[in-house]
Amino acid sequence: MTAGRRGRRLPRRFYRRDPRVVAPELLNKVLVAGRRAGRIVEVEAYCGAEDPGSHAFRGPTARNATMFGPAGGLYVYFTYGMHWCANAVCGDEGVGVAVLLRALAPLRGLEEMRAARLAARRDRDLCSGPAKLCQAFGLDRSFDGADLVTADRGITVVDDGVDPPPAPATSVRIGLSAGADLPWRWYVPGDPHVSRLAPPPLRSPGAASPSGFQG
DNA sequence: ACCGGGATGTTCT
DNA sequence: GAACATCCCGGTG
Repeated sequence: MTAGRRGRRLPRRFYRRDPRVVAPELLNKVLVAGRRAGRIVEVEAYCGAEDPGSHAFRGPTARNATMFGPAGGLYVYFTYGMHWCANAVCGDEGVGVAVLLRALAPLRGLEEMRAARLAARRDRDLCSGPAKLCQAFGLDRSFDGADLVTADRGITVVDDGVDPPPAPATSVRIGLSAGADLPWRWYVPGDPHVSRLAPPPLRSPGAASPSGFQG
C-alpha cells in the first residue's frame, strides 16, 4: 500500500541528531501505538553528560540503559512511585540524549484512552502530561527499548503531512531542580492539550512577569 | 483560578 | 535516607 493517511514512519537519521534539533521537529508528528494515536504538541530535550537535569548525566545505569542505545529507541522510565514517562532516544549510540514526550492531542483510540484514564474528566486531559500520555497509551516498562523506527511492539512515530509549527513556543523545562534554567522545552502555541503554559513561577526579585498566551 | 499536600516505590547517595 | 523529568484532590478566593 501507499504511505496512506496514517503517514510514514520517521527514518533513523531523523533521530540521530542533537535532541535540541529533534525536539521541535517532533512537534505535530504522530505517536502511534496499536489503535491509539496522538499528535505530539509538547516535548523537552535531555542532553546527557552536559545536562545536569538528564538521567544520563552521571553515565549509564540499569535504569537509563536505553538512553545509551541506538537513536529511535523508546526510553520508558518509572518515577514518583506510580508514573511512567516516555522518551525518543536521539544522537549517536552511547551518548545518552533523548526527547521527552510531554503532551499529545488525542487522534484515534479515544475510547481506549478514556478507559485507561478514568481520572481524566475531559478528553483534553487524556494526554496533557508525560505520565498522562503513558497511562492513556498503556506504556510501561514492557515498552522500554522498543524501536520506533521499525514499529517494534507496535509503537512508532509517523509524519502525516502536518509540518512542525514555524514558531514553536519555548520555555524552561518542567519539574526539574538541576538544570532548571535551561530553555529546552518546546510546544505548539495555543494548543489546549499542552500540559501547562509556563513552568511553575520561579519567584525572584525583579523578575519580569511571565507573558503566556493561549486561548 | 490558584494554591498546598499526599500518594507511592524505584534508584541512587 | 533522600530525591524523584508527576498527578490528583480538596481547600480557598
